[in-house]
Amino acid sequence: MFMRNEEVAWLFYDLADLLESKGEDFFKIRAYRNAARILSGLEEPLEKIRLREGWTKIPGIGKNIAAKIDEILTTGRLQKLEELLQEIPPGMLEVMSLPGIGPKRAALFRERLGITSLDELAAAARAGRIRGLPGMGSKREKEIIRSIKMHQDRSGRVLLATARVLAEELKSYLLTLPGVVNVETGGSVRRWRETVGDIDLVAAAAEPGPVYAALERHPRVKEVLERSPNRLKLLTQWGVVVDLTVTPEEQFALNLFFNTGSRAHLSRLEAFLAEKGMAIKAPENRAGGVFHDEQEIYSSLGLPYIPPELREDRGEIEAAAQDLLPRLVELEDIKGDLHLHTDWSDGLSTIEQVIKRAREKGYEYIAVTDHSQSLKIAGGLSLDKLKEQHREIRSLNKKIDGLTILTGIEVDILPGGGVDCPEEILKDIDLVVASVHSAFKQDRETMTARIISAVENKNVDIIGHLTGRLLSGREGYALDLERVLDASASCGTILEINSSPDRLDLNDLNARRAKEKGIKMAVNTDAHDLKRMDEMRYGVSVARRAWLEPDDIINTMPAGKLIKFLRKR
DNA sequence: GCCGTTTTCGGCCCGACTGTTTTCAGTCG
Repeated sequence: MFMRNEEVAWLFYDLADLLESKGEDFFKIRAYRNAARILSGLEEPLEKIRLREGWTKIPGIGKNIAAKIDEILTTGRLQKLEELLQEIPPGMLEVMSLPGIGPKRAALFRERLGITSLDELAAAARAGRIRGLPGMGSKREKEIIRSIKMHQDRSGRVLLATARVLAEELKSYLLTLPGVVNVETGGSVRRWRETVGDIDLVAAAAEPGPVYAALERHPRVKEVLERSPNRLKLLTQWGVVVDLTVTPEEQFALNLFFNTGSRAHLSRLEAFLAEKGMAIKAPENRAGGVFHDEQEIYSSLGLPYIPPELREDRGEIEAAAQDLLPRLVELEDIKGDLHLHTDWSDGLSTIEQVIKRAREKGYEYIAVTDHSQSLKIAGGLSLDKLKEQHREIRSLNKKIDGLTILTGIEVDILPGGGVDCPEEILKDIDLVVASVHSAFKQDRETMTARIISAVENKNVDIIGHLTGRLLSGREGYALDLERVLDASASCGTILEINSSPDRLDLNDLNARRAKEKGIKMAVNTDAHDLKRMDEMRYGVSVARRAWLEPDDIINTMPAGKLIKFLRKR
C-alpha cells in the first residue's frame, strides 16, 4: 500500500521511543529521530526517491536506516519495531509521553509497581503509591494525575492538520467513483477547529449504496463502526473516525450546511429565525426549491454568507444581521513569513532554498530568525555566527530582487527576564522575535513578569508562541495573559499567531481578545523545513476564527510599508 | 545510529531546571 512520508517517519519515531525506554545508546536514538525528521521533511514521495537514486545522497540516512526504509516501503512493516513491541507493552510509550516522565521513570514504575499503562499509573498515583518511590513526591504524584486526565480529555482527537490530510485523501478517492458529482468535508474540519474528533464527509450522488460500499473498501479503513441507509461511520488506521453522508445533488448544499454546524451556531440561528417567524428546513423535509450553495441558504434567511470559521455562536449571527461581519484575512493577503529557521541553527534548509520557496509563494519578504546563543541544543547562533549570517543575508539581498530578506533572530526570553542577546546587536537587526524555550514551570507571577520584560524591550518586535501550549499535550505556562496583552497593547509589541499545527498559539479566542485591545499580530510558520512553510494556512485559519482582518496582521503589509513600520517601532 | 577519508574508530550534546534531595538524577528543549 502507498505510504505517506510522514507514516514512514512515524515508524522511526516509534522505534526511537521504544529504544529509549530500553535505555539504548543516546546517539543511536538520536540518529533514528533525526532520520524521521528528515523523511517527513522530504517533499517528494519516498517511493519515487527510492526508484531514482536511493538514500545514499541524503545526509543522516546511512546503510542501516536505508535498509529499514526499503523494508517499510516493500512490506509496509518494520521487523525490528514489531519485535520491540512484543517486548515492551505499548502502554509504556503513553506513560513516557507524559510531561516530566521519561524512560527512567517509566522503567521505575514498571519495575517497582508493575505499571505498564496509563490507567495503571493513574490508579497507583491516586492510591498514593507513587510518592513512595525514590525521587518521587507528592508534587510529582499530583502532576501525574493531572496530566493523565488531560491526556484522556484529548484522546480520540487529532490535530486539524492530520485530519485534513486524511480528509483530502478520502475526498479525492470518493470523487473518482462513478456517479459521485461532489464531495466536501464538513464539521469541525471545515470550520478549522484546532483539533477534531472526527471527519465529516458529505457526498452528492444519485445512488448512495455503491458510494458507501466503496469507502468501506478504502485501504485506510480499519473498521466499520456503523452502517445505515443514510450514513456510514468508520474507524481509520490513523485512529480518526470518519462519517460519510451521501445525498442527492439537489440537497447537497443544505446537507453540507447542517453538517458543518457548529451545533451552537445552528441553534442560535434557529432562535434568531424563530423571532422573525422563520425556520430552516432540514434537508429531508424540504420540498420544492433547491439551494445551489450556502450563499443561497443564508440569503434565503436574510443574512449575508457566514464563513465556516465563524460558525461558533460567537456573535456572528448578530453581526451578520447588521451587516457587520469582518472582511476576514485570507491566505492571499499574507505577503511574507516573519519566523523561519534555516540550517544555520536547527532548520533543515539553506537560506537559498528558503528564499527560492518564498519567491515561489509570491512573498514580498521573509525574515530569517534562527535561534540565539543560549538555545544550545537547537544550534543557537553565537554572536559571531549571527553577524556572519546577517552579512550573508545582506549580500544575498543585493543579488536578488522582488524579495526582501530581513535579518532576524529568535531570541530566548531568559528565566530571570530579559533576552539572551545584547542590545547593541539587537538594535541593528531588522526583526527580532522573542520566545520562551526554558523554565516552563515558573509560577504565574514570575512568568508574567518575565514575558512582560520582553514585551517592554524596545528591540523586540514580536513575541513568538506566547502561551507555549502544545496541542499534542503540553499546557501553556501559568500566565496572566490579560496583563501581557495590556503590556503589548501599550508598547505596540506584536504578538505571533504561530501556524505550526501543534501550536496554533495564540489561539482563536486569545487572538480575538488581542484584537479587541488593539494589538497587531503576525501570522508566521516558524518553519524548520520547506514543507512546513506551507502551514501558513493554519495560522490564517486561527486569525479568521479570531475575526481578524488584514489590518490586524502586520505581514499583510506590502514590503515597503512593513519595513517602514518596523523601523518606526 | 551516522559521519569522516590526515580517522573505519571515536566523536557526536549542552545547560538549566525541577523535585527531590542534602548533592543529585532525570527531563527537556
